[in-house]
Amino acid sequence: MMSKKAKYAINAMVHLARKYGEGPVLISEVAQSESIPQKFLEAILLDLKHAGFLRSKKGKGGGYYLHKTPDQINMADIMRLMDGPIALLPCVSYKHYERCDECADEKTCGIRKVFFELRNSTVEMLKSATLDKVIEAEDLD
Amino acid sequence: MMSKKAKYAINAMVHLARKYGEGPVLISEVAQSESIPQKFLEAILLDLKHAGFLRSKKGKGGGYYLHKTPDQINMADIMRLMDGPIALLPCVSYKHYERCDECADEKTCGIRKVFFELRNSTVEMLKSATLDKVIEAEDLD
DNA sequence: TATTACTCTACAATATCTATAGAGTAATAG
DNA sequence: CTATTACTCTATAGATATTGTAGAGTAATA
Repeated sequence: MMSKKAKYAINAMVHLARKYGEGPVLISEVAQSESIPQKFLEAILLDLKHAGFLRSKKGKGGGYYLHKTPDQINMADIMRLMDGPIALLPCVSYKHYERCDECADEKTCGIRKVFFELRNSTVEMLKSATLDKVIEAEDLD
Repeated sequence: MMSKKAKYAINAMVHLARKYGEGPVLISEVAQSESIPQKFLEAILLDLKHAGFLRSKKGKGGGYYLHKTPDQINMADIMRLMDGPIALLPCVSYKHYERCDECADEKTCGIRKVFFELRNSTVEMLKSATLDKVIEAEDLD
């Protein structure tokens, strides 16, 4: 299961993607619409901003808005930022690689092969799920 | 990432699958070979036994052994038992389903669709990774 | 019947997750 | 200019999960 933080981040990003091009959106609006504790959301939005996905505008009429177009941000990006590796085992993670103590030879480890393939397939699916595609999918029943 | 408990469980089960048909295997042997703290392993093996994957024999010459054939036990079984749902969101979990607070209509939720498909694809891959297939894969470089 | 080895309960030290509080800073409108 | 609005940052804290340990007890076997 992903953390609530990651789920909140996805909800917030989809919300901002729906309002893409309409200027800054208030934190309070996102928090209310998406049922996210406001203070928690503030921290999440900051992370997303620091990662380059969002920009913010201060003062009256301020708020957060997407820094990239909705087709340039995907679920893998957001999840990695919030929860870390998508891989289920450290030995098949690209960014957070770590060797297994008990593993004599990685090249012939049957377990590793399974979770390596799974990681690749998962990342592929999550990368193809961009914000615009997620919103598009909302139309269909 | 899966928990260490789940990884330990998989390592232990693969170990026992390699010795399938050779009678009970000592906990201490599994613990040493797979670098698992013995007391922790005992709890894991008990869980696997209660779930029907293993049987044990007490007394001298005792130990644990597979209750099913290696092709009848897969990674999804083990991971579900140790870490719970494979789904990344509660709203796409079969066994541990839970509705999202912020979601107006599940049928049209774009996020849910993404993670529903991901869950299905993941479960399929993990189910096809049976203990015998994992061991088979060890031979190939 | 002694030995071996599994079984169970309780506990504890981290670590992570979720959420809140509050002070501070920057930009904007008027 | 200045009050207002809204973002920014640090600290904290309770709850929960993870990882691992201790030790007493029970059952089966040679």
